[in-house]
Amino acid sequence: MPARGGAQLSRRLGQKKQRLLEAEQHQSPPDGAWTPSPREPSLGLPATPGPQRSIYFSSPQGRPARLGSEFFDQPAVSLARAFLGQVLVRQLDNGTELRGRIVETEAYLGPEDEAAHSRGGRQTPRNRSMFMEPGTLYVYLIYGMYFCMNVSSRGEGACVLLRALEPLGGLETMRQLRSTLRKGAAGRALRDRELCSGPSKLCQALAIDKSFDQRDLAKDKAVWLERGPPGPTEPAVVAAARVGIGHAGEWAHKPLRFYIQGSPWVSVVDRAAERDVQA
DNA sequence: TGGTCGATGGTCT
DNA sequence: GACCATCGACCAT
Repeated sequence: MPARGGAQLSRRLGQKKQRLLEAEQHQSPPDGAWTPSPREPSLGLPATPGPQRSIYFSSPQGRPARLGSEFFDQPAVSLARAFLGQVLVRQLDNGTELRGRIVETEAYLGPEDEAAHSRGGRQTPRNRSMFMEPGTLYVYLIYGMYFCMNVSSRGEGACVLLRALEPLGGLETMRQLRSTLRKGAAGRALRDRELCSGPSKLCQALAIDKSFDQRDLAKDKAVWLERGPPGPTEPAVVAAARVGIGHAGEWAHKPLRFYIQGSPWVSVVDRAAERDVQA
C-alpha cells in the first residue's frame, strides 16, 4: 500500500486520542459544540427485540418524519451540510431498526472534481447511480472488502459520502454485525465509538452492501432518512479536507468534508480546520 | 500510545 | 496490471 496510507492513519490515531480526551473533559459542552442526543443508555444492553415503535411515516407531532425526494434535490455541498444531524434508519428483515445520527459527510461535486468517481464525466456501470436522481444510493466496494455509501445529489455525477454516525438505536445488533464482518471476529467487543466512525464501518454496522446500490433513500422500505430532533443550539460545523484522496491534486485540499464540531463520533478530526469553524 | 503495513477483489486503463 | 473515498492487527516504544 502507498506510504501515505500509513501516515494518514497515524495522523488519525493521534487525532483520535485528542478527541477522546476532549470528549471526556466536556461534560457540558460550550455553545455550538456537540451535545448528546436522546438515546438508549449505552450500557451494552441489547436493543429491544421484537416489535418496536416505528416512526416510519410520522413523528410524535404527527408530521412526516421521513425526508422525501425534495430534501435530496440540492447541490452536493448544501446536501452534505444538511445531512448533519439527520437520522439514518435501517430496518432489517426481522424488523429490527438500527438508527444513527449523521455527524460526518463528504461532498463529491461531479465531473470537475478530480477526487470523484465521476471525474471527467466518467460514467461506468459501477458509478451509474451517481448520475441518477437525487436521493439515489451509490454503494460501491472498496479495497476488495469494504463498502462505502453515498447519496446522489443535485448536479450531474455529484453525491455525498456518509462517513460517520452517532449510533442511537440497535447498538447491540450493530456490534454483532461489525464483529461478524471483521477479520478475526473472535476479538474483544467493540466500543460504541468504534461502531460507525468511518464510511465502511457504518456500512457494516447497518448491513449496507452492494444490494443497496441504486435504491432510493426517499422511498426504500429498508433504509430511509428522518429529520433529526432539533438541538438547543445549531451545531457548529467544521469544513475540512476530504479523507483518503491524496491523489487528487488541488482537489484533495478543498474543504468538502463536513462534521459536527466536538462530536466524539467523527472518524477523523482536523484541528487546523477547526480554527476556522462556520457555525 | 503511536507508527507501519497487509488484506483483498472489483474496477479501470 | 495498477489502483483504491478503508480498516485493524501488529510491533516498537
